[in-house]
Amino acid sequence: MYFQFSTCRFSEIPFAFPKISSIFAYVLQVIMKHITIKDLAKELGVSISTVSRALNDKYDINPATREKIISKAQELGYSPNPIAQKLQQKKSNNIGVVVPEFRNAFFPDVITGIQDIMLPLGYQVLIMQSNENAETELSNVKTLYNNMVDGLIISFSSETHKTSYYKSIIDDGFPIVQFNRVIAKLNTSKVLFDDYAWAFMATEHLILQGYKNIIHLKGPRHLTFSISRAKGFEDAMKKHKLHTGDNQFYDSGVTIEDGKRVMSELIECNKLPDAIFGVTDPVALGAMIVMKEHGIQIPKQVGVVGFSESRLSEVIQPTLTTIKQPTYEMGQAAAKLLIQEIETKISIPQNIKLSGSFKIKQSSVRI
Amino acid sequence: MYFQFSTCRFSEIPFAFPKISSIFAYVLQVIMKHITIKDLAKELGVSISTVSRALNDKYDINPATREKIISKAQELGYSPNPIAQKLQQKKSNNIGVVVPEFRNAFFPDVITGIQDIMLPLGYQVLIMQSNENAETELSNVKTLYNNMVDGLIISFSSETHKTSYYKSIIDDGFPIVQFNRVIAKLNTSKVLFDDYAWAFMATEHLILQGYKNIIHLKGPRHLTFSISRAKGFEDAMKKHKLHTGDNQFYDSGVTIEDGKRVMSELIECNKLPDAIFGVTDPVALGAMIVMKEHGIQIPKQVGVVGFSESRLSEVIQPTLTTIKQPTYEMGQAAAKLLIQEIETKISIPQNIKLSGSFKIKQSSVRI
DNA sequence: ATGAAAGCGCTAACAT
DNA sequence: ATGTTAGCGCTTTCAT
Repeated sequence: MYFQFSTCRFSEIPFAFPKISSIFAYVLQVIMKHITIKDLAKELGVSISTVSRALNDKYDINPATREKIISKAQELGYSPNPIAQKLQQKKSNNIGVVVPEFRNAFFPDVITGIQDIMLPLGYQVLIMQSNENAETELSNVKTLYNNMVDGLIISFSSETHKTSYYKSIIDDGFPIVQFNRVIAKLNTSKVLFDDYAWAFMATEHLILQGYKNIIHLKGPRHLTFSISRAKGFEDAMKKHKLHTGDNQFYDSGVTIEDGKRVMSELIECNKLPDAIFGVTDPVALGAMIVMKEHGIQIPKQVGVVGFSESRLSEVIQPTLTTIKQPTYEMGQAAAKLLIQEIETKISIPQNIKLSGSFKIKQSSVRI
Repeated sequence: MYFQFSTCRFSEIPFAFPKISSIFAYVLQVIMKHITIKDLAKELGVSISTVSRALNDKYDINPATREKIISKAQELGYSPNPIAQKLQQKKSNNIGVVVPEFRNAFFPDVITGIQDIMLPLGYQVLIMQSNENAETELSNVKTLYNNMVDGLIISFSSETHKTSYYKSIIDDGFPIVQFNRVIAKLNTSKVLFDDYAWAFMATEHLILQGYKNIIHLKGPRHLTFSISRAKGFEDAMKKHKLHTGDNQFYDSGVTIEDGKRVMSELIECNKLPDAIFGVTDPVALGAMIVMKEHGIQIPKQVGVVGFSESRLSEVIQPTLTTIKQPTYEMGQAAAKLLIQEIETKISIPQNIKLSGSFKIKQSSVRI
């Protein structure tokens, strides 16, 4: 550290000029650090409780004094100290949101949905990013919890295994809503997409286009959505009596790089399938990029279907057939559930399953 | 509201079974809401100040008692209440980050850079999203400020005009670092990209490819980066004696939709240029998508260069020539500046300009 | 080396 | 209708 002065250069200025013109007086209030109810009380010659009552619009208050106090508060630029309020009331009107990442459009869209419900109701939304790291995630949740957010909306990282802390705060009555990446055994409300049904539909679409040797690029194995999508794929294949051995499943991940990696391996091993169902759009896109580099024609040689989570599908050529999830609505639903739990103070865990839509584009349609 | 019970179902359980086996005892601590130093003091028969001293590793404390207290704290799962600490100390070890959006990769990448500096130093990062809305932005900053974050890293929305609040807290000594979308007159450290130089280079690249009637799709007019990029474009054009009247500039924005809109207008008015320099990748992409729909060949008929802020450039066909900004490093730089200001308690506003790289792809290279 | 007590800004029960 | 007071959990003098 280069500098040894420890005082703020500006903080003393107001006190150096106790009485100046009214223009300066205005500047002073703005600069002055945090007016408190005590200041208001002293200024007006009333007690702090009177001020508190006025500010909180309580019953036992003379309308005249209330007006006086409120206008004074306005004049001095008073705003309540939420820290003190929280310490006292154990309610912050903040809610926390923890997501694994927001590099794809999926989580940002959900968050926007959450905000659009929360902000009008007077809640602020604090967002943290776990970077797909279980440890960071835990410390995020602890920070939020210790800072007394009134509730939490979370989508777990793909690495989360230890759930004891989450379980303890949930049992303690702390309102949590899980979405998208949920941990089944945690007893909270969950907002989900019907991954199974839509994966089934996507697979069946490929089958009906005449593709036979269809493979699935699987997501992380302990995330419910991965499991559901894989199951939907498998059941659709079975329904149409197509082969569903281990050779139809490839562990990938959720990113473009994952898709590229798996596809490169497949091509190298001469295992090119007829069609690919990617667990996410980025995975499907990664596979497409590699195939294009190898001159493999899509959808003529290989059909591709992805699964939302991205805006990339609109941009790639050929455009990617995909399932569109109602991301914004998921956020809204999660927010509503959380608000309900916060304001009724009672937890009735429920699962909400939202429906989506199927966007058939070029990548899966043989002409 | 359907439910009238107002008590939490679980919170009473511990007290219903005061003495049980040690296994249950363990469960109880976990469930019990917030052990305080008072609890520890009572439990050990010492005063709260002794406990506080032990926990904070102060000088005046008997090592033996300290050990006793610390191990008891561990045993009971004590963790300090940061709200109370903040109220007392005015230091939270949280910092706030406010960005206009995180639907593109740009801001998320910066935030990751910020986190990678902050987390190891014991700071938590609270993120808020202004949705490009000046009002939301202001209320975000107020929330963060009132919740006593130790400092703020911000990139302003494209609509921000009123700066009086920001000015007041800055003058008050509150540490702020601006990046990317900065407001020049706010006297804080700024982390910037050398937009001018790189815009100049991008434009010159197009000129050297033989394009002559080059237009610039401009960003929001009061953001410094828009201004710098437009100036870089203009100066490069002038250097090569190319026309730089109003017809070379089109107000767009920052999104794909903006690019589409402007390009559609240009085509409709029969004003197709030789080449386009988009203020951001999404804008350039939007223009490309519309041109492709109209059968206009890129780069043969029209060359295109974008400006980072997206991962889309890798996916579109033809791949998009673009400037790559050091997003992650910007985050790191901003975080370091902020830490320095927080920990020295002194503000020496400085501008840091980072350099980038030029990714020449298909969209701008005539064969 | 330890305890008692004040105080951070606020709300709410208790007085008047 | 208003004032007095206790207390939220913590740190920090000030006594002892």
